[in-house]
Formats: sequence, C-alpha cells, structure tokens
Amino acid sequence: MDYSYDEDLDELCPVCGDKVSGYHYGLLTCESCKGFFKRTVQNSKHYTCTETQNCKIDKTQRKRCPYCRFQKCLTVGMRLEAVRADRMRGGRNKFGPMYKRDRALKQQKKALIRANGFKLETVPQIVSPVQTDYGLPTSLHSVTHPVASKGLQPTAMTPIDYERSPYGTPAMGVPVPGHGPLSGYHYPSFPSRAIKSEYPDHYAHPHEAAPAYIYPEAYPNNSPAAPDVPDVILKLLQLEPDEAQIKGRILACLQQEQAKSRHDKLSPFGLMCKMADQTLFAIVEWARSCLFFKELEVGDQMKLLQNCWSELLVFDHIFRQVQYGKEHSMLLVTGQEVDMSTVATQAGSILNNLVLRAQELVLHLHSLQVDRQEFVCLKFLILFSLDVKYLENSSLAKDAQEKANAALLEYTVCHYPHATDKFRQLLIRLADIRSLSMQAEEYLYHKHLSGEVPCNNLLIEMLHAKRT
DNA sequence: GTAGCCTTGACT
DNA sequence: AGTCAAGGCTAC
Repeated sequence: MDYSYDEDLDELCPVCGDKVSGYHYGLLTCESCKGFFKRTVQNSKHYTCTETQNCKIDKTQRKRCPYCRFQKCLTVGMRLEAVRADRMRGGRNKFGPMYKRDRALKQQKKALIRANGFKLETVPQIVSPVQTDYGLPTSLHSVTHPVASKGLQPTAMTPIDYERSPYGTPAMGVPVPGHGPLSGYHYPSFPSRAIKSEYPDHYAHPHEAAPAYIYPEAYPNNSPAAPDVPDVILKLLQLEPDEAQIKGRILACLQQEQAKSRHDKLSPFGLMCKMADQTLFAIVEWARSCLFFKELEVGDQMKLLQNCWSELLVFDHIFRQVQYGKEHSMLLVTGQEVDMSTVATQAGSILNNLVLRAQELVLHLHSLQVDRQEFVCLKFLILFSLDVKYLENSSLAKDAQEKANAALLEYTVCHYPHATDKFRQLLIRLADIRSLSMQAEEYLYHKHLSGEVPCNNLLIEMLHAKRT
C-alpha cells in the first residue's frame, strides 16, 4: 500500500463522497462542493428544500437539493469566513496553519495504522489519549499541549504578539480606576432585552419573503441571505475567530508563564486567571472586529465591554461545554478536560457552586439544541446588552440590538418547531448568564483582595473600571 | 447552476 | 522557484 503524502487526496468529500481535490474553506472537499459553497456564499444564495430538509447528498444526487447540500457543507464544517468578502485571488489565509496541522494529524494517524496494523476509529484532535486524566487545579501545574508534545505545534502561534493588548497599548486602553469617561456611569442591573410582543408578518412565513435588512454604509451587500440564515448571522459567522488558533496562543502563553523562574511561578488558581485573562483578550479582539461595534467611538466600545466582559467569558465557557457535550467533566479553552469530581474536591465551595450553575445552564442550552448560528447571535446580543442611553452613539447600538434580535428570532423560527418559545427561552438563559457572571465577578474580586489573582490581569482592570 | 480547469499571489 | 487554496472562466 502506498502511504504517500498525496494520500489525503484519496479521501472522500465529506459532503458528497466525491474525490477530494484539496483543502477548501476549512476542510478537504471535492472541486464541485468547493465551487458550490463559493457560489452560495459569494452570491448570498437562498435555497429552499421541497422535501423535509434532510435530503441525501451524494455524488449523483448533490445537484437535486442545493438547500440540503449547503446545510451539509455547514454541518461538516466548511467555513463561511474563508470565502473572501473582497474576492482577492491567490495568497494564503488564516486557515493555512490549520490545514498544515490537519495534514500532520492525518500523517500521524497513518503512521499509527502502519505501526499497529489496525485501523484506529479516531485520532483525538483535542486531547491525546494519554492525557485525558487532567485534574483541577493540580493538573495546571503542568500545561503541555497534547499536539505540541508530539512535535506538531502549529506555526501560527504568536504568543509574543498576543502579549500585547488588542488595542495596541497595555491593558487595551481600559481606563485605570478613577480615570476615563466613566465617572458617574452606572450600568443597569439588567440589560434591555425586551421581547417584542408583536413580530413582523414575514417571521410567520419565513420562506415567502426574505427580510430586507438595511445596513449602514459599511455593509452595502444587502442581498438576500444564504439558506435560512439571516445576513447578520452570516456576517457574525464570518467573524468567528479560529478556536484552534486561540487555543494555541493561550497554551503558548501559559507555557511561557510556567517556564518562569520557580519563585514567581503562578499557583494553579493563578494559571486559571491567566487563562481567563487570555481568553478575554481574544474576546476583545473579536469584539473590535464585530459589525456595528467597530463603528462605535472607543469610549462607547469600552462601556459596552465593561458591561459585558464577564458575561462573554461565562458564555464562551458555557458554549464550549455545550459543544463538548459531557456532563461529568468540562473542557477548558486549552483543550484540557477536567472531571467534575475534581472540581468538587479541589475548587472550593464558591467556585464549585459557580461551575455547577454553569453546568445547569449548559444542560438547558443543550436541550434547546442551540447551534452555532444562534450562538454567534447570542454572543452579539450580549455585547450590545447595555442600555443604549449610556452610550454617546446610541442609535448605532440600538440598531445593532434590533438587528440581532430580529435575526435570532427569524433564524429560530425558520429552523425549529415552537421557535418563538425557543427564542424566549434563549433570552431567559441570557439573563441567567448575566446573573452568573455577576456572581463570578464578586468571587474574582474577593480573590483579588486576598491577593490570589496575579497582577497585570485584564480581568481585574475590568473589575476596577466597572467599580469606579 | 454545475464542475472541471485556469490564474493568482502569500507563504515557504 | 514551488506550493496550494483562494477566485475566475467557460463548456455543458
């Protein structure tokens, strides 16, 4: 048998089973599905299914139902954000390192098959089999990248760049306590997430009239959305950061932290703070590229972030658990798995209680079958959850809130039975997340006062900014 | 609209 | 200079 490098190309397209021609939009696909995906996204095609939205897609039938074909493209993981808005040809995008890593994993898998003489069902991509028994917090004494330890560290990691704040200055320009434009600023105990009592008619008949969203000048592409996914959500999907890249950056940062001399080494809790701190940097980076948000004045951007940073952190954690799907352990952003029993014995009662509350929310969202589309929309709603009366440019923020609410409602109505109820449920969960994040802030502040949070921590700066 | 082949250009 | 994943072109 030939185990040449080109063996990847012997694989079958995950969408239709045809022969793959290379990596396209995030994964190995055939030439035709590549073209189909490109046409659909570039031209914002809107298909409908004449059957029951579960048509079989294979090489011979792939042309029959473009709706189901595109859904399958999304399901198997083709990335909307890999289709270029500016249509620039040639060059490389941010997925380059991911493709490289994927190729390396496939090579590794092949080598294992050759060495062992049997076919492995899967090669875990998140956690290697020998490292599944992580503990909290003791496991954090040794942060090692399961892939990196095998010599396959992606080249995309840029821990040094990432040490700098996304705002280009230390600590992202968050005003130090007592300074900045926030004196006299009060954030509301609850954001304005009113559920409108009446919905526009077209929501009741989503297939009959494509909603005509009106975008500010920055979004001139006002064509109909791709199948059943509102344009706002499509744009948000395109802005989603590459999880693997963030994971790589954070791991590199934590490893760097551990490499420091012994006496100023971080405690396990300190490492957790560092992990949350770096996650928050990634969240801020995301927000800064976010539609509507990036149009705002820096002052308004800060107000919004100071209002919701902990919610976004909690939400990030919770959605990772929803995707991870295990009830008795949790998945950290670094790819480490932590048993709930370990949390119970080592985390202390307050933190344990916070984790358990988060797990309850995970179960709720899991039972609601929240998907990636709804996830990005909810995240966006959280970002804009501050009452607009606190902002200078309130009309833009109000616009953002309304568009996101409408998009989420439209999407859930299109995709799920009893969707109005689902929409309501999702907003209730946002309120739960708000409450949980408040509690987490209190906990963090307490830990900070007792000197357990490492200095130069963005979380603490956010806390201070909010309390002044 | 589909899909095979062509051109482009950042990265190595 | 070579690679390869983007977008483009065009016969069907």
